[in-house]
Amino acid sequence: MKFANIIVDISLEKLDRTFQYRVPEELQGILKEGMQVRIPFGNGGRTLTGYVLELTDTCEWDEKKLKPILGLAEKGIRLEGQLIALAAWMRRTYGSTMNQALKTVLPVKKSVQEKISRKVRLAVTREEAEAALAEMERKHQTARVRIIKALLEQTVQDMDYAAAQKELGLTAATARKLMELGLIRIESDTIFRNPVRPSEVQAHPFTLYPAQQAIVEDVAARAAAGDLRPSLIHGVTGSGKTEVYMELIAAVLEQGKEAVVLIPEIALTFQTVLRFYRRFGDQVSIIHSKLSAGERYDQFERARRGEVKVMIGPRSALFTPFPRLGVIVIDEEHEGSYKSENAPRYHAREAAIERARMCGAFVVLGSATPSVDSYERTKEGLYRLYELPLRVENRAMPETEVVDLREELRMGNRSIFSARLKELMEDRLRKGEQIMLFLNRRGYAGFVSCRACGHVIKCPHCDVSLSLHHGGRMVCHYCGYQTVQPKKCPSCGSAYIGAFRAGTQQVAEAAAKTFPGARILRMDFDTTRQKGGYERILEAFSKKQADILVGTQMIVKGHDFPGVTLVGALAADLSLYAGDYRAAERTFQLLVQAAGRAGRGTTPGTAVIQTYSPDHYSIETAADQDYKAFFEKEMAFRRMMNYPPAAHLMALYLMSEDEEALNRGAVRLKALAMSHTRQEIALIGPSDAGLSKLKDVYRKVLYLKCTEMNYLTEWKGWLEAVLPKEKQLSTFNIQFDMDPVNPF
DNA sequence: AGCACGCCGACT
DNA sequence: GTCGGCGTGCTC
Repeated sequence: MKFANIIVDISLEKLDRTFQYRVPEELQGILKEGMQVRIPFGNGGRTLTGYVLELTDTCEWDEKKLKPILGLAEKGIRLEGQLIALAAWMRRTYGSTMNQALKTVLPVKKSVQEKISRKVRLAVTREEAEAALAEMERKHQTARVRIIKALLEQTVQDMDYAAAQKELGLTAATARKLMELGLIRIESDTIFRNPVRPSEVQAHPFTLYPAQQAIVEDVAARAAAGDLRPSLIHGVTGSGKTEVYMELIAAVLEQGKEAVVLIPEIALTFQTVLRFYRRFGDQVSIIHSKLSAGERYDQFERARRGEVKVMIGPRSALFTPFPRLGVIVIDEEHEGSYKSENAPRYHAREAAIERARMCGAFVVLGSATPSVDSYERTKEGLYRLYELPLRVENRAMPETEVVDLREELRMGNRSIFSARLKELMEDRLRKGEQIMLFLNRRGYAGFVSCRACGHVIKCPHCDVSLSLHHGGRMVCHYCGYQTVQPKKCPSCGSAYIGAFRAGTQQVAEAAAKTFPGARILRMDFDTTRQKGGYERILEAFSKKQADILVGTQMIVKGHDFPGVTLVGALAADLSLYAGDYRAAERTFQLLVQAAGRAGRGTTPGTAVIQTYSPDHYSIETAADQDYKAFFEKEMAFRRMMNYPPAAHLMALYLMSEDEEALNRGAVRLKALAMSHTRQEIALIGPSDAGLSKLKDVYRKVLYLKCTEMNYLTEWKGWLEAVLPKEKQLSTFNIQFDMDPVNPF
């Protein structure tokens, strides 16, 4: 192999193409695809790192002009060829540069564990700078004057380098000259994050129930017969899915292959990880987002060398460089955290299926409340469905009661707790049993609803709830439709209409007031901020150091508290009207998972769902714990509105700090989109994003809807090609999101 | 990103 | 004419 196609590792993604280099004698036979190398680049003779994407004998360029590879990069980071192919697939499917895709798949992920920000500041006193400024003004050095003036005008000491580039047109040449003159300094900060330590190991006896055994045997038989379709295990909470995963993994390990287990977030399923440790001992390793670059690299290196056979972690564990990957398990496959929030915005489920396809592995998905997308695929025959409808040891499913909050209001009860919930709480406190209060707050903006009749103001075009923005405007996040907030309920005329807002703090305070003497713990984003915050609160609650645990969705996911016999979902509507098409699905999932927390021990449990919309199908079906009924209703809605999985929805996110420019850009992008669209594609928007401004960056979104994924991918490719030529659009950040899961 | 090249206004 | 800044385009 005489030549190598190399992608240059430059932080700016403008260089999204490969360059060809000569492979020198000393690297013949040593150089492999995926290796990181040192290469000369540009006229200045500077040396950069790059990744070998391909080795070839054909020269696509003037052979005399080819430069040689200088050598291997010091760490000699090596990416499996298969992972390069996966990166290429991700780039194509989800839209990003090859560099971004490679960095997602790479063992060391710069963007996560290391954050560098560059600052510009004056290196001289104000007086000296002013003197220099006068001199420069005399010489008409416009660019330098612009920068120095800006630095003198601002009150803070330093200025963000990226901001200076954007707003002041600071170029590298000007910065260099000013540095040479000693007028400014460029400083960079590096922030590292700390690791957490693993846990102890114990032996553990193991037997499967017949229902579990049947699944294991069938999946194994199908895999042996070459049927590698993904399997979806729909098993109620407490039905023993984890044992099934472990048995399947054990079989794969026996064949000398390896396994990847994806879980939503390490801290949330610590108990699960412990079970894997007990079963497989030190063949198991964990990676998570808090590992440092070195630790993460070491974990992947151990996996490559075969010291580790089972890798557990969040979605990035998917890129573990196992040489003979046999199975990928995705637990809680419906979880939104499997969708990446950065380009490429890949879905770990789809990426896992693609990786498995490449290496002949099989994929096992599991959930008590499968995503509508996955369940629909079992109906289409693309995935194989397995069911575990009963809890192990035939433990009872929790009893569920729905409380109509409109009724409570009519009875004069305006507190957070309904009469029924209060009564049950008193009962549990008397018996010394534990209670979980769950507030499913989600999304960014509040929706507007009537407290008297439960009516929710919806978009007349999109069938999602309108979100309340500042100044009493109600906005649809899909089409941009706007209207003012009514004073009276349009349905019943009541004046009790407004945005629904409540926090865990208010709930904890109300609980303390209503039940004096009860020991209350609160768990939400604020109280878990500090390191180990999660573990501390969960441990305290499991040791029965508290009677009531108040929290957001994080308390309902994956924890087993045998002492809990009552779960209260305080306002189911909070997630129901989040303003995106997946709101009903998320609500159903949250309510079922919450109810599943009750009665995990031997005493049966009760779940109380408080809502203003007791007739909404997601609440009715959650109360009945009837997944199939929910699925049918939800799928009918998706089909009617052409939302995924009935069709594909591609979002284009536009971001800019300049609101005016963004508005103009959005109009231009729409025009551009229309110029190449086809009949099958529906264009929606542009409209404000759900979070229309984040950290001073304005956000807009344009949607493309189409039943054919191929058409959207093709359209995306076209836009990616023409975008660099668009002057008006080149200044802001544009990202693609195929089949978005989480509100933007 | 960083470097060369070439255009264009200002100064001797 | 020359000097030097600033925008543009290219990098195997």
